[in-house]
Amino acid sequence: MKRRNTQSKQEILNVLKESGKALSHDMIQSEIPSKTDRATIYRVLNRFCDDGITHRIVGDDGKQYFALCLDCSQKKHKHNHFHFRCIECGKVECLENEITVPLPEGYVSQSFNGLISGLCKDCSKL
Amino acid sequence: MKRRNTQSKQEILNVLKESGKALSHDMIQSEIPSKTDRATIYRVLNRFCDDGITHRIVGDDGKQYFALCLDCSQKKHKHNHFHFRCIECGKVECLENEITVPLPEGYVSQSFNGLISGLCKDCSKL
DNA sequence: TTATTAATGCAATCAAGTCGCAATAATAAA
DNA sequence: TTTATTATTGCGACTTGATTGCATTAATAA
Repeated sequence: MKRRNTQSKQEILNVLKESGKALSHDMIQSEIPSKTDRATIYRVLNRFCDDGITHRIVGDDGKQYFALCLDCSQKKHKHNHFHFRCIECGKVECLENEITVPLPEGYVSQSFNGLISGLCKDCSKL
Repeated sequence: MKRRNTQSKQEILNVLKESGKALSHDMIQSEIPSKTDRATIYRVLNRFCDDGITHRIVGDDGKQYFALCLDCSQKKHKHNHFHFRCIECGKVECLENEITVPLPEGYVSQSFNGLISGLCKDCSKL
């Protein structure tokens, strides 16, 4: 099944690129120029994740956020970094440091989700 | 507003104690002896979190899990540990190690949510 | 034993996300 | 360039997790 180049796809990609942050579905919806259906946005984002273009972050608000994969080679994704979600402005960012968590004997890691929420640089000043 | 000692409260507390793990609302519902309304269970659990009796974990499945606070003093909660969710059996456990993540200048941490999912000891054998 | 009000049960509601299906449009083929 | 193929979209319906309003129940205080 070959992927096609559609307008929604391009627009969503642009928004993600320009923001440089992790965005939730509704943030994306409100920032893309053309009106696009909710379901479509979700489908595009899920395809991006399948294709290794974005990675998915589940916030402590229970919502999904999507961020571009930057330093990931196609084959081996490295996403063992924390994300920071600002409870004031809603911004979700990737933190630099890669983290390794020791797992007990016999445990097999499959996905990593590290999230800290609080106030970001801008919002903590107010 | 003073808390009262009710049956639901006791039963939910018991289930959490006996399991020693983090449980989701539906796991709790299926394990308590008396039939209790969904909403009640949520309310009890939320109260527990407010009172520092449990802490809340948001899984990468988007669901909330609740675990007893063990080593937390009333005033200062230490929850900077990871949780492990088994995608096979659904079990959510607290991992031992406390983690410290360096935050960039100006960022204020308020809550920590670290979750790794994969296969637990038992399920990785199969 | 009675009064007070926290907690419950029920139904309605909300929100995030998914799915089926017919219509649309991007690409391949003629 | 035109036609055929099928990935993608839009819409509505639906699922699931969680919350809320309100009348009723029951734990505690008086």
